[in-house]
Amino acid sequence: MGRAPCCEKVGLKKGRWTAEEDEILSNYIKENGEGSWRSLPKKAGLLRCGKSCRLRWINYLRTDLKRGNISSSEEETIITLHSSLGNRWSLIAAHLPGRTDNEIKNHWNSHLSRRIHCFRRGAFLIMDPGKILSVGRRRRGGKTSRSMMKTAAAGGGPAAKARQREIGGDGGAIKTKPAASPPPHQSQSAGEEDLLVGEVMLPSELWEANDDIDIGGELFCSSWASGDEFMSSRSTSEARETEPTPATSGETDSAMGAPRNPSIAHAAAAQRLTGRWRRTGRP
DNA sequence: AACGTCCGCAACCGCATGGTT
DNA sequence: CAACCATGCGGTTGCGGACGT
Repeated sequence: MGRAPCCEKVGLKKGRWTAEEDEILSNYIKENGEGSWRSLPKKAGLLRCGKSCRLRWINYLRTDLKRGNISSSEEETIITLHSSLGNRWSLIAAHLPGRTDNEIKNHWNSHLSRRIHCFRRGAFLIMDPGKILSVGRRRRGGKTSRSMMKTAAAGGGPAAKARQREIGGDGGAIKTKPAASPPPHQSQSAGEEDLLVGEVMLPSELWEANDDIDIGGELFCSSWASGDEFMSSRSTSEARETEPTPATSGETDSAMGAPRNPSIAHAAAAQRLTGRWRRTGRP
């Protein structure tokens, strides 16, 4: 069956909203309430798509929105919920009053998803790159993740790009690479027991002794997910459409002999990070 | 100071779902 | 029951500011 366009696109404005448009939309909704998005622009006198109006209202104009940075406690909530809900941003947003799904999604993609997914003989480590080998401000400039991602996408097409994102490609594993002098172990060839963190090779003795790795001085996460689980979860569409396993299901993550994970929930999150959560078939 | 690059965010796009005709 | 409509949702894109060289 054909799908009718959400609105007549000819002659409609796109891009950033102006203050006047915001005012018109706000005033209209205050007087008439939400809903009827399709007809709203016409009635309100806006040259915008109804969808665009709805998004603008929900994500920006609503009066109950909380402004400002997402706090660390909110981040914790997001991480926790994401570990059990996956990318169901609207559900996560429902637990954070005043925050929108778009805001949370953006925050996740630009900050929280930068958990490094490292590969070590089939096992993946997730941690916050911002806390690894970071000194002061995050380094800017240089070929960092995003451009790398674009390069990968150009070479491997959309799938490669998607995969790059899925494995945290937007993230800053590479950003943690010291600008001037790479650590001695970076240039060496990777030993079997060494851990590749982005482009930084960590010697085995540094991480193996600890379940909770604290590379940069501040622990974020040291969760392991079996490589098998990782790969299967992202390679099958079935896996994507299955209800996320409870966090505790990660208890048996020893398939690859990976270090036992004291924080199993994050291992489950590791798998979920790699598989999109589709609404299809969800309860 | 100029330039190049990256990051964060707002907004767009396409698809799914549920309701109505 | 099929077609259509309205809305919701998640992924993706592109702009502009910030920052490093």
